[in-house]
Amino acid sequence: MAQRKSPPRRRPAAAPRPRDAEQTRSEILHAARVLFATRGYANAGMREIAAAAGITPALVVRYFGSKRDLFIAAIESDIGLGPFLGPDRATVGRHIARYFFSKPMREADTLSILLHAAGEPEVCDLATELLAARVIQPLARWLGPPRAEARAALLLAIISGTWLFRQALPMRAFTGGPDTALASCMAAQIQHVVDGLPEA
Amino acid sequence: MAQRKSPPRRRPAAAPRPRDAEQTRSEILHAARVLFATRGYANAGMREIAAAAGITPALVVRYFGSKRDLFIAAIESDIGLGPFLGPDRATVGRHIARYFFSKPMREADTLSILLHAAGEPEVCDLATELLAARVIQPLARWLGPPRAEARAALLLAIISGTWLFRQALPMRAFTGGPDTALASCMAAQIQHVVDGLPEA
DNA sequence: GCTAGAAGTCAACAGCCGTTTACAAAAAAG
DNA sequence: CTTTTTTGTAAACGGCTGTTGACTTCTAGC
Repeated sequence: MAQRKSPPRRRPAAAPRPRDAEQTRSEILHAARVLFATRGYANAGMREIAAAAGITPALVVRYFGSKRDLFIAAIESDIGLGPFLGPDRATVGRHIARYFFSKPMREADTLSILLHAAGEPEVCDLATELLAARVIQPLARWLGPPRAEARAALLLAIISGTWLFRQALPMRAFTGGPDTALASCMAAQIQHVVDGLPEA
Repeated sequence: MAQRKSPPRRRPAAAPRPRDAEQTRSEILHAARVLFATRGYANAGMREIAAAAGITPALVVRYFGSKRDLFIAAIESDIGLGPFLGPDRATVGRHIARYFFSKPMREADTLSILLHAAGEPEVCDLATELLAARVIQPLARWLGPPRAEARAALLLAIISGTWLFRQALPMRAFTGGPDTALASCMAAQIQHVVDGLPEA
């Protein structure tokens, strides 16, 4: 019905994918990030990733070597907490909370990928080291004394916990937008840690 | 070398497991809880669970029906936040923090099992509903206004985030005991939420 | 136009998965 | 003692996994 003339002997139907290696590579990476973030390492299959990128699983291997190497490439991207670590310390809580509650859920962000790596025997150590080096350390340096590392760890725990329940265990209490009570509570909470956290 | 007389024709070596159905069942359940908590649903195999319980995978199926039913049985146990929700609101933060930082890591607790269910297509909904019904709701009822549900969600996020990094992504900053700076920071943080959390 | 190599597809591999079936042995019932 | 039921094992099933090698097909260089 679509094509009338020209017997389609060697053209199955659709255009057979433009041969652009660079774009294909980035499409694979994007598909991998989406699936690693939503389903986790074990549940994201190579065939599934390849299908999402519109290609064949063999090609994924040719571009990235193995599933583990693909995962490594997928987390070689910034976590995104850096932009908040500026000189303005008074409103950073509100900014971070607004950022995380405005993000569309089920997005392919690095934090989700890393959180999903928990307990995966193949990639757990990778994720742990990356979080320590790229999040905890810069955050602690930015926070400064007292108890910089503990406060940085606590901040990461708050953000990760909230994000985990928004993304992967989507309970009703976490699914709202940036103007909900939870978002403002989270903002206050983060600000409280940034401001120094008086003794309990 | 061990046995001298009596040709061991029909006794391979060790005693062939005492036939106690009730104990076998509870051993399977314990092994399943340990492996679900440490490796997650997808990475905990039936053969692995059976081996940890000292039996055959077929027997696991006979006792519990399927892997999913085994998981359901494994989370049919209290989360353990209930004991803290008593009349003493002034020190609950310290008590919860001390409890979680005193627990041995890699223990087979229900919270770890549920957090590991994030993104698992087969059991994610189950875990979400259970956390909402057994944690968020009683916690919100105990906290009371203002913004009870948001504060309950935030508390769950703080505890879950900290516990996740202690158990499954064991970074150095989280691996200490109950007398570390992080534990006292967490106690202060929890107490701050319990006390009402002033506006940001 | 011809050729070399890049880009992509296809089918198959070995290995693991949850589950099932068939069977052995111990205990209990008669 | 014989029979039945319970408790356990052994082996296999189909299906899915990551990965491989042989094979097309398009494109760039001479």
